[in-house]
Amino acid sequence: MRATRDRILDVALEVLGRSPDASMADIASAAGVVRRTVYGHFPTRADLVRSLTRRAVAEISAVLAEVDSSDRAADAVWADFIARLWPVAHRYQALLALRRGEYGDEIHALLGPVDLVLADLVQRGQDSRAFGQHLPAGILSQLAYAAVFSIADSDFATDALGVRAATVTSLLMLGVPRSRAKKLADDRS
Amino acid sequence: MRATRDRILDVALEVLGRSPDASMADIASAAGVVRRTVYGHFPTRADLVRSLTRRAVAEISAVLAEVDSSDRAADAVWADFIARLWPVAHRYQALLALRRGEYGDEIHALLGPVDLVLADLVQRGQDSRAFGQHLPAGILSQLAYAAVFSIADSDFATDALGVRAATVTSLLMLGVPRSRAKKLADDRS
DNA sequence: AATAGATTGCACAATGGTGTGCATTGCACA
DNA sequence: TGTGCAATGCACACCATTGTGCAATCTATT
Repeated sequence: MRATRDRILDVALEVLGRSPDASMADIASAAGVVRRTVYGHFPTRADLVRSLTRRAVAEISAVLAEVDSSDRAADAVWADFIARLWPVAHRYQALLALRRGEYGDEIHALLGPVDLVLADLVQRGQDSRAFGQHLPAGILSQLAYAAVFSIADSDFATDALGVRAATVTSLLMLGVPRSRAKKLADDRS
Repeated sequence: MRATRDRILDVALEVLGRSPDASMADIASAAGVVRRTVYGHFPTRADLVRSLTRRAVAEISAVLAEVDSSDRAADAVWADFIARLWPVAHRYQALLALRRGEYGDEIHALLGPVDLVLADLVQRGQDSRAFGQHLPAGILSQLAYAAVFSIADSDFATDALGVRAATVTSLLMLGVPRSRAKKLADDRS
């Protein structure tokens, strides 16, 4: 059943988020299903992780596409992006840990296209002086992006404080002035 | 021999940094030693990680103690801290990954005291208006601190660019104005 | 040269995880 | 009521890893 497959994916995300080394048995039982069933849908642990990653990339890209438009101020676009990304980032927090160890390379490769779009957005922001030029766009975008996931990973991440922290912090990292960052963040909470 | 023990620790740090799931055998052979020897010094994998963590905490605390003095501007103290911390953070980047999975709780506990000192420093900075108040000191310090380790973890981390990125980025996160952050970072490269 | 301590080299038991095969059961749909 | 598909429940082989035991060897020191 398609529903089972999806439920396994959902639960796997959650379980792997808590402990990245969780076994297939752990995932199966958390999904209220038998281990053999998991292998029915995902022949291999690697397959499971791959599917997870693909879904994440799809969701993140969707958010990015919704929000990105070159005729708006880059810092506002970024703030929108983070605000809309937040629930997704929170869900896919597991990828942060999975990115290391074993499947790291594959995950990194799948995430590549997203990175490009982000770097481009940051570059536009730097060109228009909305963002600072203290660091190259490629690096800066990665740092700010990683920080969002890292915040999603923290304890206080559940509340509204999480979105706010993610938005304002990443904007500050991008070199947006304190007052402007605060305003942009406030507008979205 | 004490030298062997230290070498194992050094190598373990490096190996675990690259792949957090490395086996005792991997570590042993990377240290040019036989697996049995490793167990001679560290009865258990957990012991190895514990020793590693303790050493990290000791080094970080040392840097912190060297730099922290309440009669200097908090942002300057922070900049010094990061600049001196950099090589250490880079070495102990492995802890970032180890913090999850299995030994996470213990590592977190050992790191506790350091967190307190940091939170205090940030609090002082907020009181003196050097840092922003967009987030509580406890959270803010953790975010800025984590960002430094996350930067140490990135690819471009080796060059001088790494220190600079870590310093200026963490200062920006703390709400220090762009110009001031840049100046503080430049003074230390 | 003798001694003590560290390191080696194997062999071993125990554990826990992966992936597969296959017969059986349950369920929905026609 | 039958047909098909998904899920189950075992059993299995396989493998990597952990931690231990013990005798043999090396090495620095006296």
